[in-house]
Amino acid sequence: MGRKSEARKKIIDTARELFWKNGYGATGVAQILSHAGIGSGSFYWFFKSKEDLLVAVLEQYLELLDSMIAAPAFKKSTDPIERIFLILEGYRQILEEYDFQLGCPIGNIALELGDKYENVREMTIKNFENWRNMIKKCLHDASNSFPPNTDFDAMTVFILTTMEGAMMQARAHKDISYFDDSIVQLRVYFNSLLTKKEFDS
Amino acid sequence: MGRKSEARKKIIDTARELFWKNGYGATGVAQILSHAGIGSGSFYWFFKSKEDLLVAVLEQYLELLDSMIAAPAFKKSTDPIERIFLILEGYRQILEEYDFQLGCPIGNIALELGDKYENVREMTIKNFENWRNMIKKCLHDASNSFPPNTDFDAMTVFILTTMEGAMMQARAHKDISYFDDSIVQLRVYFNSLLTKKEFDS
DNA sequence: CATTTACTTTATTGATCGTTCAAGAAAGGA
DNA sequence: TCCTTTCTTGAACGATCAATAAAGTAAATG
Repeated sequence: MGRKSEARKKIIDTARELFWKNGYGATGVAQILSHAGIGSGSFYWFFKSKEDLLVAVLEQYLELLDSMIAAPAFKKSTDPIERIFLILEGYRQILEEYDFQLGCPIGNIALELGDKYENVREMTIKNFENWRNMIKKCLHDASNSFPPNTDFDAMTVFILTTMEGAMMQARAHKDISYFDDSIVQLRVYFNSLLTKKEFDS
Repeated sequence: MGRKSEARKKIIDTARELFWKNGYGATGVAQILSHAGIGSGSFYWFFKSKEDLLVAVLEQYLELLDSMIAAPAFKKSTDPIERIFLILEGYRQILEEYDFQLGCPIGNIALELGDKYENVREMTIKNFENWRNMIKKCLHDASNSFPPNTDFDAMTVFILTTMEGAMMQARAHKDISYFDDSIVQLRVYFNSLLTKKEFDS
């Protein structure tokens, strides 16, 4: 590899791809290295363990959220509520584009590893927080469309809940309608709050 | 083991427990057998592979749903909508009782294995269908509390979506409030439909 | 009693797991 | 030029993986 450590990045990128598609446990270090064209000696120069690599992958996801998820959605609309549903549509596209082989990479790790490694769990929490902050900003921008007593934190949790549950079912059934049905019901939930505001004001 | 195959059941029970707590991939056949006190020769007499065992475990979950999930909830109330939320409370108890180490066993498998084994995917689908049928019956019993155009199938999917997403987040954070927040929002969703009915009638 | 069927026991297979190690190559600074 | 730092190479390690083979036991069947 090149003289200023493209190798480390190459390993992370390859691992991210394979962890996402096949899971952490099912992806061997040897498999990552053969895909990346790098020897095991180099790997353990950059990372002290496979677990350490997973943490690096999860750190990268923190940085990727804006460019890969938020920016594409925000470009399509300026309306804060519409932006939320455009973000969800981005995940819908992932399901369809990769024929339901890919879900939410964070959710996958969260369920697979649980609390087996504390530093991994910390990173999944940070990723969830990062995601929810993205949503919370949108809700804040639309805060005067909602009743004054609205619990925006709980709402944000509920949106992530819907996304994760919707992706899980669509993936299991290999049928996008399970995703779409869930999102439609989330719209129902939203609309009930928005119209309630109209009554009050 | 005894003369009429308690061994097979012992293996399934042990595997169910370990798969649930540690996942399918992270649970070794040898680990299952040492917990069950059974040799590998016996194992491969009853099952042709580890994958085959997983299918048997998922078959058992189909039978266990009534006695472990539905019955305890239905005993506490006869109101169909309250029963739905009592079922969700049952999962809440699992989270707390086992200190967030256990989630939804079907959801775990669905995300871990994806579509790696077709017969496993078929069984997870059957389990999801089984679960949704339990909910759908409740909704049917309360059908005249909802507006006439209500999409009960989509509603049912949405309830499972909420359960899965809520458990995932609570488990990742080791904090029950993520579960509770999601359920409260599901109540908001329900109430908006129920009150809408009142307006219409 | 003889034979078959049902199941157990344990040793062992080859593959793959994550990880280590000793040796060296390439570049920079002195 | 020589030394140091940075990174690469590839073989090897012991452990564990799912799965098999072969021999043996016990009950049922005829």
